Amino acid sequence: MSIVQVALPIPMRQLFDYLYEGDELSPGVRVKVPFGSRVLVGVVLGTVSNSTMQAEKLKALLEVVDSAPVIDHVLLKLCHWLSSYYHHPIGEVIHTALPVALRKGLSSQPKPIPFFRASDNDDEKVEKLLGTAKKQRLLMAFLADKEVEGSTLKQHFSTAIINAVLKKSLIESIDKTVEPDLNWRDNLTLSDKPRANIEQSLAITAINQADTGFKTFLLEGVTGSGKTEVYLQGIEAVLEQGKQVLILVPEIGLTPQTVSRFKSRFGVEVGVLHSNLTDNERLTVWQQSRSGQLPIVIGTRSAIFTPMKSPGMLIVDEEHDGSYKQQDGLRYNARDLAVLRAKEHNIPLVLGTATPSFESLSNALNGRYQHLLLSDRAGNAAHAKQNILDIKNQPLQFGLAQGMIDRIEQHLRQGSQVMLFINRRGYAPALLCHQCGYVEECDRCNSPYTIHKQLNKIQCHHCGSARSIPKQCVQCGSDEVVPYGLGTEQLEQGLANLFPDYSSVRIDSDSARGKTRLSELLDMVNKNQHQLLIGTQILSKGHHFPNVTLVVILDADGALFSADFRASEHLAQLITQLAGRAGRAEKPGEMWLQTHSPGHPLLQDLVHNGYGHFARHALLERKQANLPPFMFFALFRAEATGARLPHEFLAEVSGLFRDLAHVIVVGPIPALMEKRQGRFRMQLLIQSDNRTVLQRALAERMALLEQLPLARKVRWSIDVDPQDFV
DNA sequence: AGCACGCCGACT
DNA sequence: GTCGGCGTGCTC
Repeated sequence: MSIVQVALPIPMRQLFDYLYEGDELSPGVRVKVPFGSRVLVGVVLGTVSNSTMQAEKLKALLEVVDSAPVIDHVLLKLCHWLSSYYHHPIGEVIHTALPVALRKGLSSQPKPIPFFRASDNDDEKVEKLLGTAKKQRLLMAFLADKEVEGSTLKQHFSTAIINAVLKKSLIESIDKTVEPDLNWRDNLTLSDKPRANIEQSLAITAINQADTGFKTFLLEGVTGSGKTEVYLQGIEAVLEQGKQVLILVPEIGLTPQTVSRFKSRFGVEVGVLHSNLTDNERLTVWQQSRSGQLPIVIGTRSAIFTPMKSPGMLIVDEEHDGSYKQQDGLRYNARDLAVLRAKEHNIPLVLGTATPSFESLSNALNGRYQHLLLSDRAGNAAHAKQNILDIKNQPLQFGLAQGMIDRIEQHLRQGSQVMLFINRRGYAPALLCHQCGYVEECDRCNSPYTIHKQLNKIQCHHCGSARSIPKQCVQCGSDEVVPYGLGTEQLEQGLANLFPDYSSVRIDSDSARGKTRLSELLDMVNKNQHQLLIGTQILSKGHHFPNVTLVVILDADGALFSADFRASEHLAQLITQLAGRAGRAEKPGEMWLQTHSPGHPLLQDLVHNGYGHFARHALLERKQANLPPFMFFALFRAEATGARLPHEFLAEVSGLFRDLAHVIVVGPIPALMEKRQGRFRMQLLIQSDNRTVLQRALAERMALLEQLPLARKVRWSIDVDPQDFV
């Protein structure tokens, strides 16, 4: 009789002990246990000879689910790290690290696949039963000397034929567990590859030399400089050794083109993990990666938890992208976790981007990461030239200055496409009464409604609530309620007026809703069915538009004066990413930023010296201002239906952190969005110039904090290394 | 997190 | 008379 310690998907910072008779269970094995009045699936983390609990209170395990761990020791170690670094209960960490199908307790073994084979019949009987059925004869011949997978057979014969022969008992169906095919290494095609330029070669060589152990590379390559080619040639040697590669990509950066590029280069299967998969599809990729039959797995954030039989390299593409940070529950950053994972496996990690996050850039500059630079656009394509347009005091039509309208016209006349960026979807960001100035607001979020003319609705972008567009002002009754400000929908209409001879298309999360809609829209653009391309953030991610020669950012001002210190970093990344979408060798692009602050140092630096220079300079400013990555943050958030309790709770929390050397406490202060979805939101910032000091302070106080009576009355969370302060 | 237990308002 | 509101406490 032994006692196993089990991690359960419960927000409690502890393990639960259960009695168990049998061979010792390895950590990482799932078990079913009684918990209160229900049955939960948990994961064994250890075995002990006596429990801190009174023996009579212990219950016995109900069932051992796995014969072998579903979480290997490296992933378990990472889970422990996540739990302690992000101060999140271990049971919930393990829960997030598992595919949904396994959380439910389903088998981790691949399902048997149905096969067909000829039954054991004497020839005479077969002859008789087949009669004149020609197709059935063909099928029998097909199965004459082999067993065939059901799906293969169905490619050759209709279900009707198969069923007919089955009914005559001439063939039979058997379920077979297929041994994973681990021979992809023999079938690798390494032939055709483009010749790398000098910078690419240097990068590839550096990466290949590291294949003996852990090392992190920051591959800083301007858009179009051929980062993907560096990945491809960088992983070649890894695959040749029969080792696997895991590639992380941002949420909307995972295109079929990316996947097929890896597939076709090496002629092997590529496992793909993204949010549109069913639980079973995810489980299949998980199994195939674990068994080693997938040489390459590409996936979004949670793919970092994919087990690998023989890991050889990790790649995080577009490492600066915010979607690597999970914004609820376990608030981990998959890019940072990738560093840890590569270290544990002792394999190299490549972080690639055109616009490095300040964190990674800082690590590259201080030598922790090896910095690889790609500054040439492959094929000699010129960079889009960036320009600033002062729109102070200028009349605007649909947000465009006259000079810009003329310029757009010029580009269109030359047969080029023009891309217009505005970071607001909908028709207009507010509905304003012209008589009394009243702005219609969502009362759950205290934030103006966005007008969606197409839907004939006003909608709150923070909680999704919507209603029909009011005809009258609710405050003064005037019927002069007018849209205020500009959104993508209105811009689309405006452009139709300004340029009636050209067709425009809008690409935002409204118009690109649906599984394949985005790629359809992008296809139409690249087939030149539309000349004017209007869109939001979506446009900045990973798609290239060779025929676009002019990129216009309608309003660069919003982020210049934001309360969030990271807004300028994100704006610079956005501008640079957008500039990289346009042009090609024979058709160089230009980019124009409309602004009321043409002299703003950020814009000046970015436009004249490029992202690399801007980022290095801004990094110095961060250092002087004691901001990340030179200062370490942990943010407590609390919300409730009233403002009082969150404030009181965080005030008590702040008391726990007072008067600590090297720890600064800011708050409680209202969140940037004080009210959201009907809840009042407060936050408390704990910071330190020393990560270890901050971590220790948090670790020592979490248990106390949880005991506070108010902790049960408000919804609260802790966010280590917060990405934003919304 | 769920779920049970428990003590006070408007309904078959 | 009961159904059900959500406060509080517990889960090995």
